[in-house]
Amino acid sequence: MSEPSTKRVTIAAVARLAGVSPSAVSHVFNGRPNVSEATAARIRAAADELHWRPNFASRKVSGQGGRSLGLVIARSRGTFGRDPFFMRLLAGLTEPLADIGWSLSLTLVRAEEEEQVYRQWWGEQRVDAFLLVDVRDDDPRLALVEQLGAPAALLGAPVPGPVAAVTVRDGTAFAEAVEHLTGLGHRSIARVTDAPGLAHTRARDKRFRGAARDRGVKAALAAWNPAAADPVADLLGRLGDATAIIVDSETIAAEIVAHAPEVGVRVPEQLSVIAWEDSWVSSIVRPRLTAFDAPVEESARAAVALLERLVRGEDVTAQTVSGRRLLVRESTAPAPHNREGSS
Amino acid sequence: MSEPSTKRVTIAAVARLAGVSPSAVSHVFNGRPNVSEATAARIRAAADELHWRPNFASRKVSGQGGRSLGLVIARSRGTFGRDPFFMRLLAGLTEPLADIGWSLSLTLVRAEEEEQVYRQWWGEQRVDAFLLVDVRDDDPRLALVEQLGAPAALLGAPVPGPVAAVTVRDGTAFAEAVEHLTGLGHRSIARVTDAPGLAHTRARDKRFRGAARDRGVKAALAAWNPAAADPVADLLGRLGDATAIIVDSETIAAEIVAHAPEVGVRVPEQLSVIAWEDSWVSSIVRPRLTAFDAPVEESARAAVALLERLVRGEDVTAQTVSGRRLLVRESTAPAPHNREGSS
DNA sequence: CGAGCAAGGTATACCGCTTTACAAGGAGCG
DNA sequence: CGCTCCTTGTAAAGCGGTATACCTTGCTCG
Repeated sequence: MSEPSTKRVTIAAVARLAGVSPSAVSHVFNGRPNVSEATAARIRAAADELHWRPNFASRKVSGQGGRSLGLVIARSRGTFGRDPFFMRLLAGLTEPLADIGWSLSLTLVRAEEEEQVYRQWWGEQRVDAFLLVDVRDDDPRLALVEQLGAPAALLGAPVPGPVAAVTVRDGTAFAEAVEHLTGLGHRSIARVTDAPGLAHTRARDKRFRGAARDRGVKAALAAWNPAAADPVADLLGRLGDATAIIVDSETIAAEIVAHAPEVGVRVPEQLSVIAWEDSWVSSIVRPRLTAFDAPVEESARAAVALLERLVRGEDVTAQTVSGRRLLVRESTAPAPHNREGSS
Repeated sequence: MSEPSTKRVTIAAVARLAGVSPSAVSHVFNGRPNVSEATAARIRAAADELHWRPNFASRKVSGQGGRSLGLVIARSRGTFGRDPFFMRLLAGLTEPLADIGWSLSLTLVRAEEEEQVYRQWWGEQRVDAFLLVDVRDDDPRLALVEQLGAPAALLGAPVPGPVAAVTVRDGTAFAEAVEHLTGLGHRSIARVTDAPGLAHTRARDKRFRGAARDRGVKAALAAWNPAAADPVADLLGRLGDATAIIVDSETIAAEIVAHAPEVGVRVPEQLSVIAWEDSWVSSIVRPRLTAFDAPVEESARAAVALLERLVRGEDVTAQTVSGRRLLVRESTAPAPHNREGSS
């Protein structure tokens, strides 16, 4: 038990067993042509028998092979742990990565260590590409990966610049949401934003205002303040005459519908709520959340494909994946008459 | 942009800039004594200037350094994605790993590929140790890591055998739960189990029965059947005269309290519910779940420490971390009189 | 029947770093 | 003043592969 175990089997052992040179083994395992089918079979048999596989690190050192993707998330344990989006992302990343034989290296960091970790991982060649999530306004990572020369793709934010992005086609999402709400009689709608620095915020603001203007309804913005004693009460108190809200974060939407009754607001009778993201959480709260289902798994797959091509040196342009769908559940309902026009 | 970027800087470049041999640089970066403080400083300065860091893969090839932990999860995207436990685990793993410079390699697999992935990762030396979660009865992975000679630790299941384990000290947890419930007047309690094959199930069954016997209350077992048309209704229909349940999975507990009213059972008035795990989900459903808070982050830290020692060749014994605490919230209440003794 | 050539393998030089063995220059000392 | 010993460094041999250049054969073909 205390023994670090049996000597590890190397390519030389396989070669010996198959009665060939190490080069031959290497050739077979790299799909090179200079080996007859007969000996190739013998070599494969030998490798199987010894349970041998080319050493990941060695291949990396000698050029070819053994890639891995770095995912560095700058969030506290708390906000990471309670965002189902990340679970979907991880789950979605894992399969396409396995398909192309890449590893996934994951870490959580504090914001101030973030750059440091990118530099370190890249410098050590611990990873061969980065996936950037939670992209902020003027995100320093964009310049950083550029400077490092590291292949990178960002997820979920159509930021101008040289870094390729995978974005969800959601041009009409706000229009759809606003239409759904106006159809229910709502005339004043607020958008609730979570983390104000995130890069997608401004674009969404614009789309939201546009959609509201098109439909001739009032649009407002309300920031979620997690520092408040009772964040839900705090937010609801700042809503003015809005009878419906569209919430950037599913988690926050869930907290709102769960907690609203306790501060005297009935959902959906008095307030309709739409969540911008969807997961099983939306179905577990009551009322169930009307939400936009984003194609996270598809995005993940697209991002992996994109990075794989980048690493191979191809030139790659941004990718778009199919849009968000509005799943109407129980948290949206006809606007209350008594609130309309009040305030 | 299409250029794979600037030539990568190697140890030789640093050596040249500092006017020393590559060996000297290596010595400095591995804390070896044979270099004077003056030249060491010069070398470090040169390395900084070139942003050089020892190549992760190369260090791995030449023995020393560059370790990584493999976490292979045999779950479908769905059941992985909706179990907050994994988020806590990942979040908890990340920090201690960073502290010792290890990478975390994560993947999800289908059960039938599981062994294959362990073999592959180990064979390729892609990882240097495994963390085993979701340990099942007669789990083949125990023998497998033994056969491979791979350092491994399992989490959350006190399985006899040579593989070291990190377990949560919860000897008294069931006693605590049962005491809480009997204090509320419950005389018949059921334990709801999720995945029947998991290794901890039997041990928990035993503890549960023991705790119930000690308090003189009736103990029953009920298996959750996700295949049923309405799993919650199905489960509640099979509860007999039990007025309280202890649910292995927090997710299932959440589904139960959310859905029970819709099938005519009021929680906690008619049925008290305790969840065996805790996360933010317990606070977002109504009624909020009375739950056991497990020290997931501490377990993760202990597991990392244990694996690190194993990899260094030390002999390591099982570790226990501080116990579960019962967090009493809203899903437990006095037993209903009308159900008592019925059935 | 000998030149020409493709097919099938091997020898060898790396990749970037670690590590052991060894060398050069002082310092300590009888 | 000659000799040992220590300090500070370097040369060189790996680690486990990959990749290129090169060397055999056995044939084809004019």
